[in-house]
Amino acid sequence: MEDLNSEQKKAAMHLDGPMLVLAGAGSGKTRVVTHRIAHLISVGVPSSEIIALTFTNKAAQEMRERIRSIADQLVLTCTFHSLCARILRESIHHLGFDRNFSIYDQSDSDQLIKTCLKGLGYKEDRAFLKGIKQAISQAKNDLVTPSDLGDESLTTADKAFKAVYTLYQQKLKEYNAVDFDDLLFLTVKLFATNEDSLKEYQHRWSFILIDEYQDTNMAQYKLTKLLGGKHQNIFVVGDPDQSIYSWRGANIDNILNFEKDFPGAQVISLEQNYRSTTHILEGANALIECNSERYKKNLWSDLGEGEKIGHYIAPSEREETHFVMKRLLEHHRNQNIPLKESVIFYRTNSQSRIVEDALLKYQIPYIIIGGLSFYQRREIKDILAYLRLALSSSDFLSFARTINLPRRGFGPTTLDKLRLAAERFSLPILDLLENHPHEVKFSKKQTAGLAGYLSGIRRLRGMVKEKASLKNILEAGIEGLNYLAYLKEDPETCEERTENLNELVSKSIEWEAEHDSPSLLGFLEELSLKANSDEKNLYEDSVRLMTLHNGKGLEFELAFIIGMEEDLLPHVNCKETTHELEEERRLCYVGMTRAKQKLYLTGASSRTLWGVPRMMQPSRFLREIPSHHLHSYNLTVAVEEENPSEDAFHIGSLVFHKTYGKGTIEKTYQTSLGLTYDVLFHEGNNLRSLVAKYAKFTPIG
DNA sequence: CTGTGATGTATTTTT
DNA sequence: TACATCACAG
Repeated sequence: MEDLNSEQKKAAMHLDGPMLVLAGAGSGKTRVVTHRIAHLISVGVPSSEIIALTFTNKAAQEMRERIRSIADQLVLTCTFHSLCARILRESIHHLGFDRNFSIYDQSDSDQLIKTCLKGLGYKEDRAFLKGIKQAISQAKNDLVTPSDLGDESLTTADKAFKAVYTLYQQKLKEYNAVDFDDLLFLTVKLFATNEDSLKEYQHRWSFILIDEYQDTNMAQYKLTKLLGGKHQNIFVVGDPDQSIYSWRGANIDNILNFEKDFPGAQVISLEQNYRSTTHILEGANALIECNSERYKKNLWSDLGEGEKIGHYIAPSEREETHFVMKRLLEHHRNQNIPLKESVIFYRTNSQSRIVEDALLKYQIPYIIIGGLSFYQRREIKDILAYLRLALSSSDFLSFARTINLPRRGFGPTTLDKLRLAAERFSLPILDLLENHPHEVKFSKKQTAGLAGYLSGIRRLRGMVKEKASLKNILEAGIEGLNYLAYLKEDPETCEERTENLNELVSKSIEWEAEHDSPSLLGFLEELSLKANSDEKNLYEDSVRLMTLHNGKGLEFELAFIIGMEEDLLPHVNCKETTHELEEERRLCYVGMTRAKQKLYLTGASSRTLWGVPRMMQPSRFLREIPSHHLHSYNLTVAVEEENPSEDAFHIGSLVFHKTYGKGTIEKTYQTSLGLTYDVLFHEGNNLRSLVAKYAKFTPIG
């Protein structure tokens, strides 16, 4: 407690009743939360009665560690989603589900929505699917069921939506599965309809702490109210300026209305920033002050002026990343900034590619945080789907995913037939196949394949019953599916995928060792909810690459935000309303406030998007930062274009081009995009102007 | 049912 | 660019 300032101390010493801590970026909110928990324990609150909810699994894990180190106690720290999964495993039978339900992730539920669309005779138009998907998610976040939508006065589009939503929910139930949004939705439903359950859980956790409260949605808010309804010991921490998930249903009003929702709530503001030097902090403050929908606050720091914010607009994205590499290496070598204390932020995942190219070229080690996760890889999802079937025989989606791996002759037609048959008998798909195998006619190949497939599942069931080790179960799953044979079909990827499966097996061994009563169910659950992070590399000294969204809650000595251009940041799809635009500004603010010592904001004036070069305008956010906080770099960086095609050709050279074929260089000259050639292609005497760095020529002769 | 190649269209952010 | 879907032939 000695190290806390007076406001932090006041928050950390708070005992009971609702409290809201408005914690600006870098104001030490995690310390406040952990210290408060330690304090509660020190005055005699049993650690089992405390629960801390975080936004990501990683944050949960970190907080758990910190609490353990200062209070020497284990406290339940988890995300809302995993809390709900835990509650539902215990109590979902009240809602008519089986406790062995599967948890469908985003791509699983995409798949299911697609089949629903098809089943209802809608075209599987991508935009339509996306719209429906979001609408369903939003409905669930707002606790709206299909029947709440009413019947009368619905537009055609609303009717379509209602039909899909209804069918989707029905399928989930049939398949004994829930999606991410259902975890929250069903838990609220459980508490709202079953008072005994509610009482039980209210009793279990009498102190609730919630981090990143500005990013909670309606369902999470309801859950908070229900769970804390009796004791009212709700302690929430957040910063409205860092609300960046409204597109996912987060409702900034939850934090703004906290005092109204929880009468008698105390409010504490933390305004001293312990992270950034003042050029960085004041630059960020100036930016966020451009938001109109905002509570004023004054974040300050006494860490000294520090360096100005570096600013560079490159001619192209290539030069932009080279600039980043140069600066990165300079800070690393001259100021001893460890690579792992350096981060490169971007708005969209697709931007990571060009950065990776540059890092590889400069041989700088890096880790991408977020992005395509290990558990979303095809081979991992395939095996996990097969294992799910050992626990739940209704999970048709997992059945459809795995029955034809490797090819067993089960195509779309057969799957449709099976689905209809299962519906007709109202039987779980596996029960149908086991008990009424003659309801559907199979070819010889299908019959043989199916027998092997089913016996594999029976074997898995037996192993689960006998509490075999996870490692053995996983290996039996891989074998039962004859999966390695399938992988061998593609020699290109076979090795890597096999390697990934081995890693999954090692992970299961670790997991088993870490848990008191390990079960396949628990293992699968954790993997479904854990979208991200290969934690194993986090101690490595390597540069971190991530989207701005992924940067929340982190800090780095050195930070770059690249792609500071109109239509990228702010993103082109987020410029329609002030609301969206202000969220983009908050996103930029979150990125800027991650930096402790040095921050760079970079952009490019031309960039290749979707394979087409395009001119870009500097982001308006750059103009909103007062120039005395900025240090602009001009073209001080020598551009090393190592593209061999550049100036490799002279007038008269013979070249080959992928699209146009053979040609002769007629003229070379400079344009705003760099070196340009006029080439006369032989076929059809076709004269074209091509920019050297985009056109790919190969020399002939 | 399966494999191939053509075609068209999209990249916002994630528990 | 790059991926997913579609049409078609075997």
